[in-house]
Amino acid sequence: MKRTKIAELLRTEPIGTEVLVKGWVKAFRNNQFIALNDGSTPHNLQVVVDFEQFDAATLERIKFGAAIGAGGTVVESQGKGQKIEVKASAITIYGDCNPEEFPLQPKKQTLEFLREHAHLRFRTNTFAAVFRIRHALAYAIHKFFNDRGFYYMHTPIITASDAEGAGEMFRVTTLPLENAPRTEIGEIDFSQDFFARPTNLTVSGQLEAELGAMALGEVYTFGPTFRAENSNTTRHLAEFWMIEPEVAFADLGDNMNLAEDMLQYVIRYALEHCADDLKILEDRLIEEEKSKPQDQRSEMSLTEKLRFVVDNQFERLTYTEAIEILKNSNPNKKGKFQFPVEGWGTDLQSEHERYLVEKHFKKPVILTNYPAAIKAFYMRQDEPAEGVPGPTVSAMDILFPGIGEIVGGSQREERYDRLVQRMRDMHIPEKDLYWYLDTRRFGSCPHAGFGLGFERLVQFITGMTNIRDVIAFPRYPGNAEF
RNA sequence: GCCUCAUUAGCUCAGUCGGUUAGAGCGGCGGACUGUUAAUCCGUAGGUCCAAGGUUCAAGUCCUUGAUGAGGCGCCA
Repeated sequence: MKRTKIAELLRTEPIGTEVLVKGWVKAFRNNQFIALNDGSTPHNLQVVVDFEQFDAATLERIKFGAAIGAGGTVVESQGKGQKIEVKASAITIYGDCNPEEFPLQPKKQTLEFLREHAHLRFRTNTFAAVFRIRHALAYAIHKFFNDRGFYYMHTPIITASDAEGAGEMFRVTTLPLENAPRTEIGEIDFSQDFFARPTNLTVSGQLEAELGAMALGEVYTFGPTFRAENSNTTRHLAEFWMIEPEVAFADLGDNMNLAEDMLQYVIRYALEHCADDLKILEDRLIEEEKSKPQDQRSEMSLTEKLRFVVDNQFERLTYTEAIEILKNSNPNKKGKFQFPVEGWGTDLQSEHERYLVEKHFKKPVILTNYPAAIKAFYMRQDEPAEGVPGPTVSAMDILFPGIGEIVGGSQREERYDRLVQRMRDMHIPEKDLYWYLDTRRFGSCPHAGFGLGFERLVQFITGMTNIRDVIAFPRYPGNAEF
């Protein structure tokens, strides 16, 4: 008999038909009721067993975590917790699960404990929900861009360009660590390495995406990205997934519209397609907040928070305007900021971003036109503006509550001379990036793009506070388990 | 990298002022139970108190160092 997925059974409720279901035992109550889950839905199917029909040896093996198959008739449930159930006529044990050795228990377990057993944590309701939502979001992102005529572009994971300045990189080499070949002046001789030059894992596909956009018009990347920074926070990973659209003939305003549309689209998609999983995570958060003091509890539930982002326009303001707000803010006047806001030109600290997003505007914020001195070389230089003390670039950062920066982007500097001058000022070797500069020599055009940290998006939508809990096997300093 | 806090049973945690035999709930195991829903009821086992040094008549408790974890900061997405 063909196997039926539990999600389909619960949706179609085919009372009276014979079915075969397969999954893992979540509970076996009263020596009679099996709660079975196969991953297709957060809901369990109740399988009812009449002990007189089965030998004791089989029933003995129906333990929490065991993989079983059950054949039987779909009937209306007499119990209150579910509409239908399967009255079992046959049970197959596929895989036993010894409760004395199985690390998971049918009870609440901490995220920290589960993180140490990441190979098994998919089997908890929480992580199954997180990873189903993660999938849905990845799909929604592809759908969003595809429906708008964007091309999905695969940029290289191994790169030789180390001039982007996006962060510390992981070296990729086949040279022996001991006795690496040396040049005459004693440096490691990378001409003998696999690629005949130093190579690293990519920190961004943006520069390559720009090349694609100069012919395909609208492209995006969605792939793994690596940073060898020694970052120990709830928002950083050494290996994460990034989405980087790049659009020809677009300016900063178009870029902001695209980012805001995309974020609202995927959040709306999750609300519409992942309601059951979001409910599980929302209930989890409510439960967790009960142990917190009143003033630390969030004002909105998870789905309320998501609806709020979908229903409200993001607040847009310039860096210069943000500095004015922060300077005149209560916490700044009262000396509550660890880093007082004094003048124009320095980067905002996370406490300042949090104040703007969570206290002042109480919604997502897009900050634009940052001082040129604190931003990357490829960002387009603005014309001097009245009331702005120094040179700025057409950058934009989107700040989300609880997450901070979720998107960073800019209109790119398309003018060859201005770009070359900026690279010289910032000591970025032109010869390493001749291919990038070529786009500005041959048919250059205004264009813009941004980078979205996928895990930070998943964090926001699932409400998980630690980024290590929204990627299956997190990589961070001191940890590459599994 | 910096700062703060933590580490006691399989898990989550108590453990008073340094005092004699380290506790609970859940989970496990054994039993009962054919309409349960975090099932329930009865019984039961389970400990290198993170590690190494030190102070003391006496250390789970105090001190030093280290390991690991969590949170915050920096770097950013």
